[in-house]
Amino acid sequence: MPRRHQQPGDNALAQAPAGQGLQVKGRIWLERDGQTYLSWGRVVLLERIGQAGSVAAAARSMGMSYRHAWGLVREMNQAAGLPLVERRAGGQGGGGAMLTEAGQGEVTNFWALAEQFQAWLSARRPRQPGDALPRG
Amino acid sequence: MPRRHQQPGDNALAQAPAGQGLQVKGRIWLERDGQTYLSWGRVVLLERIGQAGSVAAAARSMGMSYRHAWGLVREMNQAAGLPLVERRAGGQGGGGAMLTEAGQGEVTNFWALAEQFQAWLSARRPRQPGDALPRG
DNA sequence: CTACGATATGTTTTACAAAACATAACGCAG
DNA sequence: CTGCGTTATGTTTTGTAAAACATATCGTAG
Repeated sequence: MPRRHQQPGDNALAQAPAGQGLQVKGRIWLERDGQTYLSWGRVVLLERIGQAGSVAAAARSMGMSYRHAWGLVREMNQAAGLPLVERRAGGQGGGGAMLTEAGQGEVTNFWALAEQFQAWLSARRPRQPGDALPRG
Repeated sequence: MPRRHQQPGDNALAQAPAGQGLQVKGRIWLERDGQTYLSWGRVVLLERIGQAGSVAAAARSMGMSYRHAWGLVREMNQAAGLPLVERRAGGQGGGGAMLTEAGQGEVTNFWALAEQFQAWLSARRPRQPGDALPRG
């Protein structure tokens, strides 16, 4: 698979109303002690883990390698300081994973933040290059 | 030089007040017809070209290869539809470059947007994982 | 006409993240 | 105790953007 991770338009955080070709884009994420904790892709992953009941299925559903998803889950759990995803290996169905209540909370919280950001972006209208500057 | 392009903290757009280790970060940029037009690094480059009087000196001053800076200037001029930077090869000092009025305007405009974004980010305070969700 | 320092590009190398590949271990069902 | 699909990792490959390298050209000064 060619490298296709976050292309424009994928990102719910990146859209803006487009003032004819020119648009303000942006992205937000949460960091914990300098390392990325939650971002758009990570939260989608969490969400799908919650839906699918396994990291493997969630990863498959979004064209992500299990190896990568696994690493992200690990990082997120660690950075959160408490598990957002609980996993078990073996057992019926081979095992699985589920979002904890804290994990669900983080998802909800992040989407709320994202929505606010989206609203903020939507309120901006980029000035065309060459247009007069606002007086100062 | 090792690859070090935009690390956390470099980016004037990325800071937030830090709710003890956990912080909201973000980045904004302008796109024109889907391609990046202005971003933090690009605007710094423009600014320094204005100060230094040449693309080469500006690039040097920020540890960027001339080759790369040249490409960025080219892209920005093209995407703007009018020159933000005017260059001349040869002549006294070997040549040089300067910001056009439009270029200066874009810089000013971008920093204004960045400042608004910074203010927006600063107003967010991330909820700690595990904290109760706002009721809903 | 030569030297200088810049612009202008083409070409090659490198660094790194993501992807791909490869196993091991787990634990219940049958 | 075997099979299954998952979690759990280590290892290798690959795709890509940036960096590095290499020239050619430009135009004024001397």
